Amino acid sequence: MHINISDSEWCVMQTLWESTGPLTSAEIVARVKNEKNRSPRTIKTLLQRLVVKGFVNYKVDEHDSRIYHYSPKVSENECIDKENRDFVSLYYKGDISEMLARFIGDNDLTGEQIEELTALLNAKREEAL
Amino acid sequence: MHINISDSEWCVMQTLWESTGPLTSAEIVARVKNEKNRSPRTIKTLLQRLVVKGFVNYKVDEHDSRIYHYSPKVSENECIDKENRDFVSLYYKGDISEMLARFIGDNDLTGEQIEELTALLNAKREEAL
DNA sequence: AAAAAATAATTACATTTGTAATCAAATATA
DNA sequence: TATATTTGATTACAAATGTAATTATTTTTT
Repeated sequence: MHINISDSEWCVMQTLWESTGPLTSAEIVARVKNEKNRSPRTIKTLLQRLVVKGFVNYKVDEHDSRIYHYSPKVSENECIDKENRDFVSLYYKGDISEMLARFIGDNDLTGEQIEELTALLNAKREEAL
Repeated sequence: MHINISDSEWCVMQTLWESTGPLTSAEIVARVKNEKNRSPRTIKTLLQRLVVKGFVNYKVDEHDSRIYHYSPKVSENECIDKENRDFVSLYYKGDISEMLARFIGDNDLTGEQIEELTALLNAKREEAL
């Protein structure tokens, strides 16, 4: 089968990626963005599963052997890349340009954002020559 | 709970959306893009579930009461909109611009695609004034 | 009319996911 | 030292998902 980070698990990864160093489970529970009001037990289960799935590492605390210090084993970049590919593949048959056009057409963008994206496209244009 | 079109079910919806008129289950089985080699039974189960979930309608054939003519009950547009929102929300904390920047930066685009997207952004710029 | 074929409905079943409680072991506290 | 607390490990359980077989019913064919 194809091991994957589930949507709920993603929030835990987010917390780990946002941290500069390893975090204990208590710290993770405290920091996880939890608008769905999950119980601390639930967050810990998600963390456990991420360890089992191989997306998270831990080191046992030197003084208190009960306490683990967790850190991500995979980079946010590679994970987002994968999600991006899956998304475009399923919903846009792999046509990135169509997807981009749709998002640009459907959403409000600030002037600043428009300039930034235009600049990016200009860079692409140069690069394509 | 929150009724949703699953990834596998999405392929069936795709087939229905691509068709100009209603399709029988046999036609759907024949047309579904099936790179995962699902059995016809599986496709039919997915179709059934879409009916139960309320995403697909059917009309019984006038001559053969066993044959149903299926059609989508929801538009591709609204469904993609929903998936788009969920995607940006989960993986980009709702920041569409960041998502767009990432996709533009990470992927190859043809000159034509670049021009098209630039034109879209220009239209946005006008509109923002 | 009986048999064969087709088709939707029902049932099956393992895996994943969301959500959490209980258990066991280690540490801190009384 | 006995007890309370903390924390990871294990177990629980319903719903969703992927995948498919079996059943029942209706036509078609012989």
